[in-house]
Amino acid sequence: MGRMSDLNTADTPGTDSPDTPPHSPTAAEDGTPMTPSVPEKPALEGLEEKLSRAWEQERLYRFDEDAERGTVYSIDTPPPTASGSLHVGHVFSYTQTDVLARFHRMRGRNVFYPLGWDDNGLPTERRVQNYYGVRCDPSRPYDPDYTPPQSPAKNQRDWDVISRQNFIELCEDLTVEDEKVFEDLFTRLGLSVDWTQTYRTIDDDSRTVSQRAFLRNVVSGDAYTAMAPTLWDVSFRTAVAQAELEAKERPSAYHRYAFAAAGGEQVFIETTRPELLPSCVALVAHPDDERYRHLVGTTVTSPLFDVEVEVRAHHLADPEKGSGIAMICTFGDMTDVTWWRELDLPTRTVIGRDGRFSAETPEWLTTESARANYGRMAGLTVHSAKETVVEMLREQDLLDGEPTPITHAVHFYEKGDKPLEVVTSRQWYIRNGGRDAERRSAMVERGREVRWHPGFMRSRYENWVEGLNGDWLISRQRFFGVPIPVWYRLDAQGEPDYEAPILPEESQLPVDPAAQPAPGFDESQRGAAGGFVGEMDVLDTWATSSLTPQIAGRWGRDDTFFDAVFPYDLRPQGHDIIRTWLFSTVVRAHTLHGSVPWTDTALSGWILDPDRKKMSKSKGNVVVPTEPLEQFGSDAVRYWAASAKLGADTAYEIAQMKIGRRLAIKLLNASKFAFNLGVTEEHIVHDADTSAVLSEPVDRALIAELRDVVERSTRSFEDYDYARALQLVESFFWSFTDDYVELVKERAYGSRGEDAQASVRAALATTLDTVLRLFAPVLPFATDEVWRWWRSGSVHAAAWPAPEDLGSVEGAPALMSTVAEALAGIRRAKSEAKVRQRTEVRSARITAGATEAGHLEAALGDLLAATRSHSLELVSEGAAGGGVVVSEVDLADPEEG
RNA sequence: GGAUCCGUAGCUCAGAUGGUUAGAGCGCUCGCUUCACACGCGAGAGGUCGAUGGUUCGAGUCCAUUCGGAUCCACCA
Repeated sequence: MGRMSDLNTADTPGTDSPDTPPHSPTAAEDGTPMTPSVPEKPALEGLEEKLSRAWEQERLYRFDEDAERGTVYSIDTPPPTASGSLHVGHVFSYTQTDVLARFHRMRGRNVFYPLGWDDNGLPTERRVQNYYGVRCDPSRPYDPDYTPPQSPAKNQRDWDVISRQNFIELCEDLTVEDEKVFEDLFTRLGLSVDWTQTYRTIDDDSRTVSQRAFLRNVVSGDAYTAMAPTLWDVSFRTAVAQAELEAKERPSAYHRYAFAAAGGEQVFIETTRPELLPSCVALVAHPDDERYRHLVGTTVTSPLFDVEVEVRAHHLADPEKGSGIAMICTFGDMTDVTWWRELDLPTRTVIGRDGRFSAETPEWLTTESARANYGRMAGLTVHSAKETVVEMLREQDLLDGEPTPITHAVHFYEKGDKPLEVVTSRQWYIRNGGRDAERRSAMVERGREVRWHPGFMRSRYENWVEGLNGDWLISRQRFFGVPIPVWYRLDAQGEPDYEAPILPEESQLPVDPAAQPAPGFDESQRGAAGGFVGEMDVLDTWATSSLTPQIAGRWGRDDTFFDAVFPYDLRPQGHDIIRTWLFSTVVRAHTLHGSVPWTDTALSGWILDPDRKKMSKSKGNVVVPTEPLEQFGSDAVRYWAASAKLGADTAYEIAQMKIGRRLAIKLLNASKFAFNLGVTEEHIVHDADTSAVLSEPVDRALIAELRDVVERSTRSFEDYDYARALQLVESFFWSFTDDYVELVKERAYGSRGEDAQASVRAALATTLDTVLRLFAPVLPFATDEVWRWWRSGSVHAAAWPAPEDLGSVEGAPALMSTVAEALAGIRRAKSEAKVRQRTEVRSARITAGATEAGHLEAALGDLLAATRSHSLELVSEGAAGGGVVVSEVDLADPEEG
């Protein structure tokens, strides 16, 4: 109730700036109400440009940095990938967030609505490389005077090789243009983002936050380094995390061949990866499997490679799969890793980080034929090695039958195009519950502290957390990204000590250990025995993205600021990245702050094309978002987005945008009509109960209904159900224009005297005032356009309407609908007679229940005028209920009308 | 295999805590220059709420089973 009303009285330069449109109201400096100034022909065209400029000038969406926590509503906005392409999905989900932001702003909250850019990661790395023709070598020293080539060299070998810092600077230069395109789109869309609160995930501040968080995690034991088998992408030559996996269906085949057991027994195994035979370390069968029980504890010898391996028992061995006994290799998949770990098996690595079989023949192959056989596959890719092994098995008649083709799921890195291998390497991890039940249940608990919109999305989170099979792998063997800020001491033999990494002081951040010496060392000691080496790996992008609340909130730079916004009120995002962005953010907040990062999260749905297929670039069905914005206007597109509930995958619907456009235009026209009837700001009724002006029952009924709409739409908004709120306001508004306005037109023209006219004006002014504010979050342009015709300031600085503002109007909420039924009855008679609605009615009978008849009686004057009736006979039949029946309509001759 | 969501008029969707003849918009049909709007206005037709059982005085709404669609996770022997 007026919590923000002081904001719209002063300091609004828009009204008298040079950009003021000709029809802008003439602001009265002394605060007296102004005469509405309405254009001849209201239109949506041009509103976006005009109003977004006004909002910027008026600094409407600036976050008040001195605000107290209690008044703040902070949003952990997703940073778009700067080098990514625009998609209607952006328009869709960002609008949904903006609608919520606008609601809370009008509710009096000081909204912190920043927007950052995600320019840290592979997409940017690739784009910068190709655009400039450069490559990053982190060991290069920084060259402050470096300028990239005019055009990239044709041959990649001729590309400039530059330091990480130089690479980061190029990235910052290049993404400026990309970001501009996004900013233009978002501005045009009417996002009420505070554009002074921006960041980039690769800038100094973000790197500092990312490194600080990492260091704190190291100190607390939440981050650690370990040598372990990890999933590895052979094209990108980096380790990848569980969250980045994608299972793809691939054709494959079971190959059946036998190991030789004692006494000449043949033990057949079936495998889709025969090429791993030289790395076999054991066979495994289920302990209860009768077929193999006698073999457990004995050894068998591998075909082709003559390696003696043990037969072991393990409950994970599935008697149903293949022959029921499996070959354990180093490493065919993560199950191999489990067996290797739990059965304490030897390591026999044959596949290198480049995805090829090692060129040297492994020392555990001892027989001459084994070494010869391996020689044929040395240096080959996995694919070729498989062909070679199968060939050799065939040549020596070791293959039992032909390979059986199957289709099975294979793990890929989501950005990669070759199956992942498992290689052993030293990596950094963050404890996320993947190896620790206590942490896991803590993470589930955190998930329950957050309110999910819609609620069922939480089960995806829990599903993911409960299915984790290892800690979060955060190191990447890439060149571009946030460096892992550690160094390692070299002992006298020049071997690094990974157990006690050298950490920088937080005040030194950001650091690049590849280019800067470790604290206490000199650059000349790099790589020397007794000296140090810098960590060369970078952090996974999610390790930085998981800190968007800390980055935008200036954690470590401005604690007062951070405390004012953290934990955030809202995390909006897509439901596809619950396992990555959402979960990792929860993990970081838990380890760094011992709290959830936000109290609520809103999950937007996907955009599907009209055939209900997911829109994606590869399918070529992506709609460029500027098209609908130009064609229908921003409010129309926003209406489409705001009509969809959170979490609901939604079709790209032009029809829905047309409806939104119609609504926005109607709002302009209906408002214009009211103002042309002499409605001004002065007519607004602030308490319908005590208002003597509001004398007509019909008018009071309208306000009573409006009050109900305010109440219910507010409740829906509080519950993050903006779609329902919109629907409530919209249906009220259409019945307002179609029935109420039609009903009171004549009275508004003054046909029934000044008091009756004043009552309409009060109802119209009050309704308009309220409805504009109710629509403002969804239709920011049309509503503010109208607002500026008759009020000072912006509707977006006005307070959200409260039911109390309208008083507790007693009376008949059903009156309006009863009258509308009677109105429709007469209209129907005219329609059926195929005459114009202006045709006069000599007489008609309206039958209704007692209560309804009373309502009609109260509205009779308006009803007569609106239907152009000479006389209406009201018949009360029954107590209440029952429909309103219009009969015996006697229409005048058309000539009379 | 585990989990989640969805299945309501030709289309896109609403239908809190189960309660009188199931709603909206679009589309369709018919009509109308009615002094805000033809980017308009009025009227009409159109649904046994995927199916089958059950709970209940009463179910689109709750339970079970089942069919269909979608998504997430797991699944490389």
